[in-house]
Amino acid sequence: MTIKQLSYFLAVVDTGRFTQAAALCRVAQPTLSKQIRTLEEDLGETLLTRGHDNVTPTAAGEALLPLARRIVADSETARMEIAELAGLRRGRLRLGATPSLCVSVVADVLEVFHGRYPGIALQIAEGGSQDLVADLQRGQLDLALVIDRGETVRDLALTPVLREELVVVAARGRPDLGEHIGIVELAAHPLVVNREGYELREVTLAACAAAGVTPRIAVEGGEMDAVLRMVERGLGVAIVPSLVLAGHPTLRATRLDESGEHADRGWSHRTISLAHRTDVAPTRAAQAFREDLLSVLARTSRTGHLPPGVRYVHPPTLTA
Amino acid sequence: MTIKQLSYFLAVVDTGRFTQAAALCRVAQPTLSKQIRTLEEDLGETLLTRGHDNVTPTAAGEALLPLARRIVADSETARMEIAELAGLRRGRLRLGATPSLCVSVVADVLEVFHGRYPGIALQIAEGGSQDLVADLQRGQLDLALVIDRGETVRDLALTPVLREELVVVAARGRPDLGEHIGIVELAAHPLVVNREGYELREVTLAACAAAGVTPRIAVEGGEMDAVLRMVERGLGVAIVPSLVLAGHPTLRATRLDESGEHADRGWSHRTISLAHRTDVAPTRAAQAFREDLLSVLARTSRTGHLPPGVRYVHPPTLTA
DNA sequence: GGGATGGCATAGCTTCGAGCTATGGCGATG
DNA sequence: CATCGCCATAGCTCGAAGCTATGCCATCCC
Repeated sequence: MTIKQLSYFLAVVDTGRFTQAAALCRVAQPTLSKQIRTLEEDLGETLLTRGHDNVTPTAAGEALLPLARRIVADSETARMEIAELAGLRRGRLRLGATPSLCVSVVADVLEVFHGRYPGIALQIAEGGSQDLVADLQRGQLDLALVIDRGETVRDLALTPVLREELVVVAARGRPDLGEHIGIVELAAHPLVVNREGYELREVTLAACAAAGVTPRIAVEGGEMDAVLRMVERGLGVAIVPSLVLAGHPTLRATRLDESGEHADRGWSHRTISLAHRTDVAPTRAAQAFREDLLSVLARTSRTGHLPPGVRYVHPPTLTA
Repeated sequence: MTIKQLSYFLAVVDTGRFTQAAALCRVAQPTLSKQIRTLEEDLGETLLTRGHDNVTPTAAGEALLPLARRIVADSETARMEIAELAGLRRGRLRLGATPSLCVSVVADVLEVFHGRYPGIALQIAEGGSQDLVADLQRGQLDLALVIDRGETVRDLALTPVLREELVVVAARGRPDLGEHIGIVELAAHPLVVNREGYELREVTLAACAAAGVTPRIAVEGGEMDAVLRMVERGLGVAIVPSLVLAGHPTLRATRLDESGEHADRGWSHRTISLAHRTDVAPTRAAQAFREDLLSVLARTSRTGHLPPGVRYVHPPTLTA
């Protein structure tokens, strides 16, 4: 008998459906079915009568119900009590992240974090890396996920966590750019670039300059979402992290050619690091978030659920 | 967080020692240490301060303590409640077994069974297989572990569970019988045999008769333990199941040669079966014991903790 | 009536972790 | 100073919890 099995059991009783219960517990339906069966075998009694369109507890199930509820509630209470002692019952976490991360990874992690520490108020600052770094240094953020160009930043410690790929996006209806495209050919198309403050903007312009081409800028300025919408309307193409493609099915990605170089080390890939100040001790909430972030990323990476073009960077303690 | 981890935690707090707690929980000490550590990582706080000669809970540990106690207690209560519904709270189990099994396998299973269903009164009948079969048929036993010679017995169903080997035992100081011995050479030594009612006695005498030799019987009669003691005192040698050797370090075993035959199929090996009546429905307690027996045997067999000379016979549903 | 749909069970596989043994470090103790 | 008791670490095995894919059986709807 495990607490997890009991919570699965409660979910089935409450929803009256294995399928819905599985969704509620965020596991696959066969997983939940098997766990319930294991619980039944452990206790030596069937707990649920499986009807074709409803599931109801048996007498043994009814007997188990109140105790299961109390056990599950107690386990959550225990977590809360300890969190409270650690200062995680009340508190605030100010997190900065780039737009590409906010819509994907950050949302997942925050869901876990908030489930664990519902009393922590969450403040998300979405913005370009340079802005986020400045906010960190001014003490307006506790943690930030920023682009790590390998430079040391005053008073900040950076821990690499993800490596993402930049791609060229174009609307689906537009002329096809093929599988790969070089920076020179790219200059033939009108470009949409972010406002200042985005690393992306600097990288794009620097790459053009390095290749000796002058980009034709169709639209300039705006946040990530705005850029994507303009690309969708066919105003031009843009260089964006492949992460943002999720949720934009009408966009088509083309990988960037960096001829003559190790593409993986060049400007078409970049490292996302978790940054925090070194001159002040991190809050307990920030520590907890960091742990949750790493464990969620490790898990997502293992199960192959990371978006295409993104790789998890194992923390040095694990790769060593 | 699992219930098991919490019970480990409680054991450590109550004993003040990891080592003692591990013994209490019947697990190895590193296993317990690691589980506690896992629990601490899960909760994000250390729960115990490890002193060199004492272990005390931290503030977080103190906070967890009452809830952990309640969770563990509730899980046991839940088991009890369901057992009560199933009629396993009060009741009686009358179990018969051969002496060789009583001192080994049966004790292990009964420990598990009694831990689960403390309200079931246990009555053990120790005796020869023929007596046990008769007791079963007369309704004086619910279950019995008997020797299965492959014959069908009226009103009884037999499920093979173990296959054990017969060996010749002699006192350590006596002349060495070597690694193997045939029945003819054996007849040169004075023999100690059980009283009537033991399959063992019949098998021994029948084997001698089949080989055309007349055994020299030094002592006749008595239960298994008495026979072993006489052998230990050097009164003679005896043919016994290898199971009974555990706990008698002064005895030396010699395997039996059955020349010209598949030894494994001959009289030097025998099958232990679980027997119950077919003309009356088994009690709920008997069903539960049967399940516990099979699972304990399967587990013991897997972990290689079966005594030498004994093999687990997989139930047909699992081998098929 | 016959497909479509929803719902649970089964099969086969992968991976994590709970268990073990063996060993190391480190105070306390004689 | 050597020994002992106690906990941690390392390395391993294997059970089981998770997944996907598929099957079976009802019900529902055309």
